[in-house]
Amino acid sequence: MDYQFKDIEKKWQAFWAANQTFKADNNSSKPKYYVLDMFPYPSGAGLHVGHPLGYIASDIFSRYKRLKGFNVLHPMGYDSFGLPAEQYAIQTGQHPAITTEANIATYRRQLDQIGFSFDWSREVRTSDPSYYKWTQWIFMQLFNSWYNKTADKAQSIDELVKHFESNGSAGINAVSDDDTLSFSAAEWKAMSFEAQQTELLKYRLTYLRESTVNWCPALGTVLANDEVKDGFSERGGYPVEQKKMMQWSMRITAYAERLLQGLDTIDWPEPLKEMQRNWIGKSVGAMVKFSLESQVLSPESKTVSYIEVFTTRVDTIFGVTVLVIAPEHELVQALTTPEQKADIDAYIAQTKKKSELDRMADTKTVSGAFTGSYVINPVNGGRVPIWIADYVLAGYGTGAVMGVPSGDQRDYLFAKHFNLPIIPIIDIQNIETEADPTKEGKYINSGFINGMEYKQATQTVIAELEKMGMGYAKINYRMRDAIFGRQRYWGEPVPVYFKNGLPHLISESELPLILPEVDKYLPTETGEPPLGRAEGWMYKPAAAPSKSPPVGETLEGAGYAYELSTMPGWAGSSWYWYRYMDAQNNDAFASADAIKYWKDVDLYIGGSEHATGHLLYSRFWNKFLKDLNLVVEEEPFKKLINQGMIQGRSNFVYRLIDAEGRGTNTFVSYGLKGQYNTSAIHVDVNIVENDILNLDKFKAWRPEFADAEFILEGGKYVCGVEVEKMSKRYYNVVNPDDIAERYGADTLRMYEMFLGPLEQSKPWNTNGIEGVFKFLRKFWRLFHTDAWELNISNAEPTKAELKSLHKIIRKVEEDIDRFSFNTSVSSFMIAVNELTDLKCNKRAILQDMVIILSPYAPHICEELWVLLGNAAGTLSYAPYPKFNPEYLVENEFAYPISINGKTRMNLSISLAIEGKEVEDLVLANVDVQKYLDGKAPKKVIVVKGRIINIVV
RNA sequence: GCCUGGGUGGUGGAACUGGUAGACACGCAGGACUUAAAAUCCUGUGCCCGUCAAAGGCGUGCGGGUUCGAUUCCCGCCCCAGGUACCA
Repeated sequence: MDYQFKDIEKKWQAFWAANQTFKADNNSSKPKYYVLDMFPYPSGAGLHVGHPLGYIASDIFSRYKRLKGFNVLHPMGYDSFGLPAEQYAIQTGQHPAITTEANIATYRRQLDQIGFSFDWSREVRTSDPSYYKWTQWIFMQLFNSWYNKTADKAQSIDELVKHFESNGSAGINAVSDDDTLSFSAAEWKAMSFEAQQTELLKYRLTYLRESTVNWCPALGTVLANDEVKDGFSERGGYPVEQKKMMQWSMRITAYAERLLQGLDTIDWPEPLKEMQRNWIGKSVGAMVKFSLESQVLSPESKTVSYIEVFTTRVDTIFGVTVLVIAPEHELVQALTTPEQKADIDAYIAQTKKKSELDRMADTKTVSGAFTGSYVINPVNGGRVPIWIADYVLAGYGTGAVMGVPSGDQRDYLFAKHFNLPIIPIIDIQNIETEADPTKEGKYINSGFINGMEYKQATQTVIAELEKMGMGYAKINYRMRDAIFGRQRYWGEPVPVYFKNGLPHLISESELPLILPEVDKYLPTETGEPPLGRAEGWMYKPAAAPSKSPPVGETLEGAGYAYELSTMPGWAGSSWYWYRYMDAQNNDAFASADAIKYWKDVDLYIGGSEHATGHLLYSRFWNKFLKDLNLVVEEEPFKKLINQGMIQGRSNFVYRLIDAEGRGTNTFVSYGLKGQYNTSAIHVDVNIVENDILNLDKFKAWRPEFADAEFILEGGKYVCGVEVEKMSKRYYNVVNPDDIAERYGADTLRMYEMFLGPLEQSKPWNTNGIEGVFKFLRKFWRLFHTDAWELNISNAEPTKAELKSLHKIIRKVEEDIDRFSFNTSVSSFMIAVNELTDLKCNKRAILQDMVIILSPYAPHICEELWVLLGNAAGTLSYAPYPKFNPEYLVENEFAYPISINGKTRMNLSISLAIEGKEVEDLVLANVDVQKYLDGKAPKKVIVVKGRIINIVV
């Protein structure tokens, strides 16, 4: 029979499902291998051809690893909480769970038809209560933990309480809020329960913090920075204001150093690691106190006698001629003298008018204002004026910088603009036209470090500052604690209720805290999140919760209010790879045995857009779980590959514009459009083939084109082409369903790989797909006669046949090891071309070919495997053929002969001889003599088995 | 600006440690089969100069360098993509 891909693919997909062919075992003598894809958000649009790219690569890898004798875990699931379903719910009233369910069904159908070897018995959905129960459980562990810097790990909050009870706050070295109290054991015990809880919240790894957020009253929600454009919401264009809110936060900063160090231990793409390094933003420097000339009162009426700055160049401290603080700095008003008040107020007003974006974009204009106050430079007693300027950010470091115009370009511009002194501090510094941040040379104008070099100077200054009590060495991180709450409906409820204004965990036995039903998916009239609409949704402790807090009092009214915000999108995806290890477990997020067996993800494939979100948060939660001894590895993803983006390839038709400037119903072919006045219109790429428009389909595409007329070139309508984002509105979305329908899953799989290197972004273009389809047919034909009857020979293979086979065995092994799937596809084509030329139909060759090709084109291979007489379903675990180099040994090589580096001819020479012998043989050749023109060569280079170069 | 990746035929791309640049595939051209078309098969196809050809010249973003030999290594520059941003 001819290659009937439709029947074959349906048959084997059903077979795999019915026989659970790819079910992974948590107990095996085989070595484990865990291949993970970044799970998708099930959007309403379904999959487009860009999605499966990574899935196909990981599936090939998984199937290959099975052939190589590994116990492979290759699961799939859905990150099913998210905004689009909620947005749809707001518009239509449809419950997001229903939309999500329908979308998942579409995804599943589309995934199934591509023939992935997922173990579906382990499917997870982050929006399923049996899953988010454990997301909530992990949140509770974070709430019950603090970071002990001395032990350099997270520990139970109970241990902190014990320490407070016996030693007070002395000896605690924790990552915490800045405003922790100092107290003795007795003072701690004397505190009220509420006071204790308030204090403990400053240590918990998840905690409430007042944060400034982009609040959009019209949408009733908080927006991310990139959802805000010029002070308005990107969607809808509603005004956005800065609002302070109590928000749940995650103390990810506690892990900053470990997150940074861990990068050196994992096999990830360098650009991705670099992004994380920049995000963490470690800088090594010092904190320095500059005493105020006269003390001031802070807004909280505390006496303030100094301003503290963070600097990475403490060695330049003798060059300080200005101290600049952020306009939002809390001491601005206190520091402003009456004479300067008008200036300062005007500047602050001007700063406020500028949007955050403007302020960041405009790095050229220098602006600022003088407060009228001064600080004293601790190293030389110099009087330094205090200015405000918007290039200093309130949110980084202390919101104040020491200005060193000679060494820092921004300070330099600032000083020039406002006529402040610029003091050179290094002998070789050149500060004629700009700052010179050099660390080379010897210090001048620098008191006790004069004559020193950088390293010594830095150490000396810090030592001196420490002696004076005016500074110390300090490491700063750019990374902030992560906000962990959204004022949204479709997310995990936070397992917290409030009593006397303090957050308390519900008890573990009450998990999962189910997302309640609401009448509308909008904020309440009073601006509470949607969960505020849930009727009667109050916490009523059923039994007395065993853990903190001890609840003894009677309930007031209906119960305690739950936390009304939900968890952010990244909550569920920060631990999901562990759930796959033991997806049905009701007693733990995964059993200790399962975690001990699978340990970590060996290969993770996904897009680089998750570099600083998902991939950083996942590493953070993993390290936390490791500290609690719940998991075994410090890093969750050993190796990571980024797949490139598939861009869309848009096609255009050119509508003729008539003399009055109106569009007509006539369309001009691409090559002729220069001769007419036309306007380009996107045309659905699915009715265009190789840039030739299908005229009938075009007429049927939209009613207004039914009577379209065409000006053709060579009898064809040629479309224009542009590469853009793949998007519905450009009509360039290619759905894998259409490809699978027309060519089959095996062709789709191989073509997506054939397109180019996995990591590279590329436009989707079906121009070459015929070649892949033809290849599969050609492969099928090797097993059949011209009349499509099965025809396999049991004869011994020839040397040439064995050579073809072993070439491909080795090639595919090498390619898969370096994730170069596109070159494998080419090599398969070469092998099949060779075997076709050899008219090879021998079982000894074809059977191994089937195994090698099966990870790429599993359906056709399963069918052929059975036609060869093997038991159905055994192919997936067949042993990968062993490469034998003997079959590739050559005894002759057609040497390219170069004269002065230019290849002129080929000469076949035995590989048994080398060096001088080869040289003599070549020089004796008549054709070579011709090039030598009677002269003796200056030099002859012979590289055995490679090349011969003659220098004349 | 900084960080990272990349620039090879009409197109997607190959060339793994410096050793025949353009594998494989698409497209295109010509041919076979066919009443015709589709499908299939065969041949050719980097560019320039040659009547097919032979022979020659030029060719991996640009300019230099190292080398017997450079897409590959070094220096300088241009362009494209992604990330990031007044981070003290």
